Amino acid sequence: MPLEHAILVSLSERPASGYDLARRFDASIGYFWHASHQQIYKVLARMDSSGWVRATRVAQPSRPDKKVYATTPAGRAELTQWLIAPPASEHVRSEFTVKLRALHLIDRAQMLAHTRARRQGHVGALAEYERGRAKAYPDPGALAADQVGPYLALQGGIRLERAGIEWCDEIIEMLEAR
Amino acid sequence: MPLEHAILVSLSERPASGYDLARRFDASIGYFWHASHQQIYKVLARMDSSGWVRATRVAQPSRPDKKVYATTPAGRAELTQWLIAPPASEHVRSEFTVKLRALHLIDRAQMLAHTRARRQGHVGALAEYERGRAKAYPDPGALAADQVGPYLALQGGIRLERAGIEWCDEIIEMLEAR
DNA sequence: GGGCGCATGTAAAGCGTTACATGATTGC
DNA sequence: GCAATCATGTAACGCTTTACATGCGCCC
Repeated sequence: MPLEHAILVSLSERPASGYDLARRFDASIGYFWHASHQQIYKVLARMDSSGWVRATRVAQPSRPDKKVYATTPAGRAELTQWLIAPPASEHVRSEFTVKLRALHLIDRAQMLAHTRARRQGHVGALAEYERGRAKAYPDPGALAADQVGPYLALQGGIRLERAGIEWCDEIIEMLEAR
Repeated sequence: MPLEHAILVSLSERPASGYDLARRFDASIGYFWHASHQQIYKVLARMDSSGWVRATRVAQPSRPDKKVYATTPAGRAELTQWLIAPPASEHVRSEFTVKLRALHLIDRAQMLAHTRARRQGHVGALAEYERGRAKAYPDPGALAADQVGPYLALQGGIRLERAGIEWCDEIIEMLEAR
């Protein structure tokens, strides 16, 4: 279910086509909830038929037509309901950590390589988040009411990446120590 | 695919029945990869038929029989292959963060309640991890070769929970500030 | 001419959750 | 008597991924 609701959140910020949403789900909202375009189109069709969103076909010069979706009152009511409900507890699913746990079954050098690659991923994500933060919230002391949520969400991402980097450093240090 | 491999890792530590595995997936290995008993039984049956594991029926006094699974050479070969392959990059999926992002659509008090509940979850998990660490690794300076991986995995969990708590505190502070 | 971006989908297969189902023993 | 623990599954449904499919316009 949460994909529907993540889409409702995104559309309530600004109406969008499936394609636009797919790009948002590669960034911003996508930092916390990933979805492919195939999934998005399917869910959008379902939401349209259940009346949570409504599509308007928009013709564009020198570009394919697009269907721009916006939330309906029913969709906004549904979203409010969902927002009030306590979020389900989240399970971590980390392939990396499963491999780390099995360290004694492989070469340390191999695990070191995995860890360095992971660290680089964290560093890249952190840089992206920090660029986004600097651009969108130059003065975190003075946030508009509708910026507080997105700002705090981004802060969560930043904290996560930093903790990830520190953990990688701990692993690298221990694996290099012999 | 990773569930098969997580099971192979767990079985390579110690043979187990489906039931035992389900309990391990509620703790230890389950901290990084969650699975229900239904899933485990299904996957175990598939792995048996593809020759990665082999079951031995064990009779028990005053308890139902159990099927104890152990890895086969083919299973260990498959696992090694998988361990060497670079782990897929992990997407975060956080219902909580989607809700946080939509903060402007709900009551701040509601979001505060969600955040406090989440904080409590982190505190509980952290306590569990730290108990486990104190018990299993009283002297982290002197770890046996096969303890390094599990120790570092646990450290990752501890770091994650700590970062989660700090983030919740940041959210709570900002939401209370008006 | 080739590749990328825009734009929308279908199909198949696998993964995961929820509900259902059974039955013995142990402890309160 | 009732609940919990041990033990193993099936069935239905929904979610997710991967592959396939199409077609126009722009830029190099």
